[in-house]
Amino acid sequence: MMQQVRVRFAPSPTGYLHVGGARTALFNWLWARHTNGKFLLRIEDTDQLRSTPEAVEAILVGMKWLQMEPDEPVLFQMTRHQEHIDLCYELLERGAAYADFSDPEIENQKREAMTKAKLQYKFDGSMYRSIPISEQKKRMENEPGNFAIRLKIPEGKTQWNDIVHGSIEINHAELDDFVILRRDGTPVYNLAVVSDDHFQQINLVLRGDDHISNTPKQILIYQAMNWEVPKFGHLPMILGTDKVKLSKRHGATAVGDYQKLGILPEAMINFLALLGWAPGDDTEVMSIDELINRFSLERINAKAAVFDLQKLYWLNGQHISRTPTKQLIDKCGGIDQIKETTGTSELTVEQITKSLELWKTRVKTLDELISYAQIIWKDPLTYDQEGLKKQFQDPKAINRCLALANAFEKLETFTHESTEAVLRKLAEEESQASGETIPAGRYIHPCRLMLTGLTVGPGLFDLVVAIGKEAVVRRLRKAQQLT
RNA sequence: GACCCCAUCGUCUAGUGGUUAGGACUCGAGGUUUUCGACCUCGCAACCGGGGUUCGAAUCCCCGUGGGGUCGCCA
Repeated sequence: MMQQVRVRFAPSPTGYLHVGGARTALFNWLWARHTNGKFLLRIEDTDQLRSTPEAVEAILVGMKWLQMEPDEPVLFQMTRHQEHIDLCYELLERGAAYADFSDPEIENQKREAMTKAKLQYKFDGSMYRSIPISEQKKRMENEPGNFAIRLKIPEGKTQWNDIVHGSIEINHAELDDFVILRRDGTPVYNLAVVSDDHFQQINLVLRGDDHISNTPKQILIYQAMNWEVPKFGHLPMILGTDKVKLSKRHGATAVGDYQKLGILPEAMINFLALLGWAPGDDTEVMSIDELINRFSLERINAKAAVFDLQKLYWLNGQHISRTPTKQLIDKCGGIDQIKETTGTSELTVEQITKSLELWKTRVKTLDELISYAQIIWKDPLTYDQEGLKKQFQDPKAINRCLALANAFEKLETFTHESTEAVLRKLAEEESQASGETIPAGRYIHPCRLMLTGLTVGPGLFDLVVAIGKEAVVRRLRKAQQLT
């Protein structure tokens, strides 16, 4: 019987939920869901200076938007502050750590000097490492606040089988006896992480590549405590188009930005999942359930991936077309929200639904969907200049629009069929009267332009019905002003 | 600089010793005579370089090169 998977996402609340962080969270979440395990959220707020409640909120909101809710209460790292401190002393008690009374100022100077001289700085703890514990404790009592605690790095090397990279081996000669408890009595990140991961019984740590160098240090703490070492997997970075780690200057990096841009959470998830993972066949557009089903650790890529906005938009368009219109309305904030932002309080739910229905297969974002749907509800203020030139080059186009307006006005039943019949009849009559063939397009294109101001869009007769007789007639008659 | 990680079309990727190196985004060309940024069809475009191993290498090994990450009493 395999033990239940327990994974976590552990961001520090110092900004917004970054897409890189979201991707890390997603992989953990997908794996937990896939294996029926537990996904936990831990807020690493030990940096009191940089941590803010707003950032905590932003992370929570972002996670919720992406539907990645933790299975257990959120753990704030600071609440285990005392346990972290206790762990440092326990390590000291066990002889795995020692008190360092050296002057940090002097050590800093040494380091700076050596880096300047292009030499490798390493803390030399030889004068403290082997002092008997009882003596160390005596001196600690006598000189409170004058020591830090460092982990004693043993001889040898540390090796682990990384879930994504395979075997990684670090020689201990590369490590120095790192501080676990500062002189001000506060524990350091690498120690707190181990303490909390052990406390939360995390058995798989999936995190960013940038933590590879922390891993041997953390494993050494587990080993010193005789704790079971979790599995580790290090996810590659997400890069900007210039192949440099994605950052603010590449544009939107907070998941909230994409929400504002009209991206669907399921599209964002789908996109993020495809950044560093692929199902193995040619499937690309996947629902969340499908993703959960197919996700596997073995197929995670080791190579950093470039964040390609184009593909996100394409995927978003795919998801929008597949989402039932009713749900799309909810995603836009509901009917009332839509009415308010577009100033169309008089519309019925059916009218709104119908309009979105017509546009949803040809837009890339929710914002686009609303602004195109609006064209149905409101008379156009501007007209596509190129289109105007092309469609109204023939002066007869104006008359065609007016004739169409008159014919539509007389219709009792205003449907796709009836309007199409009327239009085609007009084209035919004109053909006979003039002796040349007038294709229906000569009516259709100018008509579309007058109705929507655009040269693109859904089929004309669907549009005509959605706009409604009265508005159609009114918009068509504006062709008079084109002369 | 040291250590670690990475390397297939511009981008996301499939490929685990024998493939015309496949798909997707983008881009281009056609088609759809009701348009289009939608849809359909087609097309452009890649194994970083050099050595091995092997009958045979994108795939395995080594060396380069390039990119990235980490070197804090930050997280």
